Amino acid sequence: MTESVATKRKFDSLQQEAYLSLWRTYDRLRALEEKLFQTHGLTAQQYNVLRILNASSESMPTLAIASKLVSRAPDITRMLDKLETAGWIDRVRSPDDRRSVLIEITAAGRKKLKELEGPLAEMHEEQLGHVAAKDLRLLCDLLAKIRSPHEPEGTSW
Amino acid sequence: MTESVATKRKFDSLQQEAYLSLWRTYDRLRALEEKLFQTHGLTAQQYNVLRILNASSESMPTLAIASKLVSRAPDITRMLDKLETAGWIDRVRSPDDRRSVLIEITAAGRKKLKELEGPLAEMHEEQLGHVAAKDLRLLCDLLAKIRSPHEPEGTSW
DNA sequence: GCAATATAGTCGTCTGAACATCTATTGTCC
DNA sequence: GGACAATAGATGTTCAGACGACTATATTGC
Repeated sequence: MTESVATKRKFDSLQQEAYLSLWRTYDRLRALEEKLFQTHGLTAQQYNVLRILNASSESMPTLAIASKLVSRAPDITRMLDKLETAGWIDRVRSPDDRRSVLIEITAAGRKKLKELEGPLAEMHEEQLGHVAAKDLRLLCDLLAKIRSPHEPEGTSW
Repeated sequence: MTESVATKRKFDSLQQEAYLSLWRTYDRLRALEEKLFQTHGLTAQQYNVLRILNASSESMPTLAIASKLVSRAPDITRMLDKLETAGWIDRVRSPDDRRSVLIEITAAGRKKLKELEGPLAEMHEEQLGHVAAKDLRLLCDLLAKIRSPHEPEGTSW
């Protein structure tokens, strides 16, 4: 009810409403995530780098990490600089291809991830605990359908 | 199928998958939006300011605009600076409350909005044209449910 | 009616995102 | 095998986002 009234008043089209709703919802949930990461001294993107490295059994070249990240990262180099300074990753020039730089997570990096596990689960509960699992599943499937034509070839998304 | 495999492999929980899917999808659609706005010399947030002012019949105080925006805007002042420089808005000190600054859209601002109408509709079609209306409706409702506990009191969202 | 407090907006400053350009190394193809 | 193109990443620069401190005005409570 209120929805459709609001729609008529505020949006030019259903597509616009969908996009702005997506943006708004992301923004609201992001605020919670950012607050958490801030207290632990890293950013969401930095956390995702560690998560990706941890999930991979081996070290990965710089740009391979960038392509797996949630959000584009043209400044991946400087992001890794910070992670390296914090001691959470190591950089090694690949012997096979001296252009590429292999990144691996350090013990300290794994420790940091471990430390974040609990708080992160709590934060996700705060973000989405009020939503039924079947709705979340539905949401994930809808979103996958929505973004599929916009994914680059051979992406892991 | 592939979904649930991916889930087991890549995410720690359904909630995390939902949040990261949301982020990823937003990021993909945003890239299209940004490209469009860039060619027209404004940002998505700036466009939304104009859209809000245009929808309102009267001028609005600065912070009222900020609270209606999709994404938080602590730097609303400087955003408005740019819109003013471009000639799309006017600022007037309120005679009733000299603390507040009333913003109104100019004729040039309305013209700019008009100019963007067509390209914007095309862009939304590219973003979401492949998704059925009922799925978009479903998405909007799901998203509203998801963000509702995270909205500030008395928000227009 | 005056001190204390709240509100509206501005400004300084720092960090992160975006983009173009640059260097080093590797691959290609004649 | 040497010129040329492609790839991996680093770097310079510019701009938006975030946060706190600050000024001006209004409201409240005594």
